[in-house]
Amino acid sequence: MATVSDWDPTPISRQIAAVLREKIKSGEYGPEARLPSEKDLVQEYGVARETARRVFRFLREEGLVVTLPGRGTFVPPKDGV
Amino acid sequence: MATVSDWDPTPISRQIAAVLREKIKSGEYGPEARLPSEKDLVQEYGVARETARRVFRFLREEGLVVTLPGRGTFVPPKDGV
DNA sequence: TTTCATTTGTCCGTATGTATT
DNA sequence: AAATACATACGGACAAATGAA
Repeated sequence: MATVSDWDPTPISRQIAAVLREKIKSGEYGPEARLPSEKDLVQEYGVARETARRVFRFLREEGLVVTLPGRGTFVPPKDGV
Repeated sequence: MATVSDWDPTPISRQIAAVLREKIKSGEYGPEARLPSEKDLVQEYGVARETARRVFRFLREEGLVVTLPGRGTFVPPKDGV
């Protein structure tokens, strides 16, 4: 199971992305679910907002999530809705 | 054909504006026709009034429509009436 | 004239992501 | 990394304009 550790040389943003990736793939968020906001990640992991943004950027590039300005970041539905 | 999708990263207000823009340009509303009210858009698309107002603001900026307080938003006539 | 419904105008606050410095 | 401004979106409240009953 992916975890976040200060002693892991892996960039924190990658570590957090790994955690969310697992939650998404395990179905913990389900389709169309909204993920934590950038602010949530900032508070939960004690990172900068930049770092939180990078996390979502990674997941977006994998097609795992979709970010909607002014709304949040979501797990997209299977096909086109 | 322009459509509105929750999963399109394009702002909803822009998406709805695109739909109305097509209807106007295709002549579906004809000159001097009244477009749906802000309230209509709110109900039809399930958006906030803020969003509906933004839609018309975009179309006004393009000169495609004219908004009259207390009356509605209209497709302007060809020449000055 | 008065009343009422409809419609747009304006302001408030909150939340979220974007972009720049 | 932090601050700032900006764009988008939702919800509520009240005002003003219009037109019909």
